[in-house]
Amino acid sequence: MGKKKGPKYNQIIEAAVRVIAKHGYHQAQVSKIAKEAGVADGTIYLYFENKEDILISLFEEKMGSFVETIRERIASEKSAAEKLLIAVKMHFEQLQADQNLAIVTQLELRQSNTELRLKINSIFKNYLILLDELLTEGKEAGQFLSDLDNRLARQMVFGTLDEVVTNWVMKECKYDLVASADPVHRLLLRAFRA
Amino acid sequence: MGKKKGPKYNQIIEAAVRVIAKHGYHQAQVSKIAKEAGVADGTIYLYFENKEDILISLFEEKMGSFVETIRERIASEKSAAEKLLIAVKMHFEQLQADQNLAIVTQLELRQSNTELRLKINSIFKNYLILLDELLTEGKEAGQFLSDLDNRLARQMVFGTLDEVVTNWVMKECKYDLVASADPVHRLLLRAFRA
Amino acid sequence: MGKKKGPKYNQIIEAAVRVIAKHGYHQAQVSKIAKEAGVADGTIYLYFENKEDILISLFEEKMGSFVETIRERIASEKSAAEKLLIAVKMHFEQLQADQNLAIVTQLELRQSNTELRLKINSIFKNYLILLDELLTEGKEAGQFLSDLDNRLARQMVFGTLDEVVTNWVMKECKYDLVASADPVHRLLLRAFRA
Amino acid sequence: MGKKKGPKYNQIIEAAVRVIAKHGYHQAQVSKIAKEAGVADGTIYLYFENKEDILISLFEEKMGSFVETIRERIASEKSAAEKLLIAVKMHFEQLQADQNLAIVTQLELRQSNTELRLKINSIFKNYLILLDELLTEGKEAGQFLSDLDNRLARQMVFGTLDEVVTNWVMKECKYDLVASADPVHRLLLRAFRA
DNA sequence: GATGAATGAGCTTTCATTCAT
DNA sequence: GATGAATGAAAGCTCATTCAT
Repeated sequence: MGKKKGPKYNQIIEAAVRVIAKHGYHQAQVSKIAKEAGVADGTIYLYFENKEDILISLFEEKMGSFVETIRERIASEKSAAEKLLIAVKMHFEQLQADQNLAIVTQLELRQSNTELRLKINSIFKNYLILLDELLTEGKEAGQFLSDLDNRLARQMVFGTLDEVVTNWVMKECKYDLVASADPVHRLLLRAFRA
Repeated sequence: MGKKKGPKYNQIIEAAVRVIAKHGYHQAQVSKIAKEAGVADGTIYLYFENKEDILISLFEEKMGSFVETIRERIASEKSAAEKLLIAVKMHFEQLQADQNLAIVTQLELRQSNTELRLKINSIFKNYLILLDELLTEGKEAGQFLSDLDNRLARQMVFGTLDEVVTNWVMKECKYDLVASADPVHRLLLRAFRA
Repeated sequence: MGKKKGPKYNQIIEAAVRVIAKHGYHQAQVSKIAKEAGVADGTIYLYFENKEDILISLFEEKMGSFVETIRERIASEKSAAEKLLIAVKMHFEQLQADQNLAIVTQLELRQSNTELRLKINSIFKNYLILLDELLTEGKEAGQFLSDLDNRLARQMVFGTLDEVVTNWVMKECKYDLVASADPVHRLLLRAFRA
Repeated sequence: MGKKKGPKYNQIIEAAVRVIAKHGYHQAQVSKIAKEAGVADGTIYLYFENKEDILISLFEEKMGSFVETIRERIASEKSAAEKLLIAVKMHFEQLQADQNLAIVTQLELRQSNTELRLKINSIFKNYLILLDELLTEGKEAGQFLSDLDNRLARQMVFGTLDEVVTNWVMKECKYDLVASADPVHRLLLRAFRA
């Protein structure tokens, strides 16, 4: 069970994103996802352990690379300030690129509990580590305040970005999210700069 | 229906906070809340329209005064910067003072359906207005950057405070939250200061 | 939960006997039992933990007194042989008196597994104890063979009675079961008699 | 369909016995039997009509010869009493020789639905005929009571043997079942003897 | 003949809400 | 006003069976 291959696996995950984005987390029944995916209810269980496994897999597949993509992309940047800019930009870009996914991850999936929330947190943990490294690098380079509290700074970055994105989603993704990257980056930088 | 009076109204809300904090949002059945409140299941419906109304009312009662208290207290402060400090401090103080409530508002109620969360957000609208006024005042006084984007700044303040509090709750309220007020305020101020 | 009182409790058990006797164990859905009992599906769960609890309770209520009734009735008999006659007769009488129940206990309930079968066995254990005492008494009184193996004799009595009843049920209770008590008793007595 | 040939037919039946003995009737899914037999799920249906047909065939194959073996072996015995002894002994021997099969026929298959159990009973009909003949022969030879009721005597023999074997299986086949043949035979003979 | 991926009907249990007392 | 017994809709998951390859 749970053999993660074949086109059906992806079909089902894509269907889940669409159904959750359209009908909401609590109205995303297995049968609705199956119908949207064009498979029988039982087929779901050939590819996923249970309903929660669909959601966890969705998150892993869709967000698993989220942080890694940012990490790889900022590696070539020279200063912590420039890395932060790229990170903010990519954060917004990735979510703006798939608005259904943004709805699902910013609003709907947060209604889940148990294992899924843990999974979400564990993926975000990598994000926090990345931010930590970035902040430390900035401090060591004398770019950022030497007495900056990493934990608070991290919470400021993540809290700000999350809040900006969530507001954008709640405003039905009507405006350009990426356009906020620069001003947000400027604000954060002013806060951190030595 | 929905007659908001009598001691039972408050009994039920207090019971709901305790039950949700203890058992979690998804295990907070109406019957459990009724039992904790010492009333019959049916009595709940003499004071509330339905289960969602309990949660909305809980939020209104508990957080409604939250913003007002802050507003009144900062009225006497002279500068926007000082007002911001007080706001941050009071935000943390009020949540640290009632940790059950903090668990409920920061973690549990966010598992509720999207509709409820929209109503929760509308309650926070007053908070956003307060922050708006504060930011504008700072800009007019030349204390804050004149080209500060109020929306982004607001999201930075709210996002940061929310993230700081949520992390504190997830760490089981083990450390002193109010102690973070000063450093958080310093960070925010650096970002906004002209 | 599982408050065993009120007329509904018995209504549901009686309905379960009728439904199982008529439709068989595997076609006795909770909803069918509820309908037959004239209550809503959910009402079942005010009186019983779960479906299995209905069946266990059915067995306890209906068969719990089975052995005790026999024990009380044979207490006044003088010889082991007479006690055996009464036991056989009452065994048959009690099952003939409620033919639906006989169908349920002889055929349908044996299709169950897990806890219910353990319960059935534990109730039968009392029967085995009663037979043991009866056999020992007969041996001590010199009426039964002194070298009679209690275990085998017990298995002969129980196996014979059970087989006779099961055959009667499978023949749709068409003939008089109690009429077999005397000849069965005579056969058993010949086997045991000193 | 249901072409009963090829080595796979037997493979599947043997697999079914092992799976049912190990996992129990309710955990013996077709896919589990197929896996144990080393064939694909679909292959099962080239050899059997449906799942019930596997179980009936299992019973026919395994128990069909059961009675014939006894019949052939007792043909050479002279008296009904001696024939009965041999029958009892062989009944026990055959089941003790294949304990998995004993578990399946004495315990697990009895959890099957009533319909399957009726078919199982029809397979035992030959056994009943054999016992009938044996009893009649004993009566005609003046060895058994002339007024012995064949039906009851048959039920006593079958019920006793079945109960003895079932108890042995439930005690996990720990003791020597065949050792009970003699004392059981002695008991039965005393009951029937003229 | 053999495969095994796909099917989809079917059922127990929970819990917000009602309403007769 | 207060009660709490009764309601009944709703949904995740299993598994015997099929059929295209």
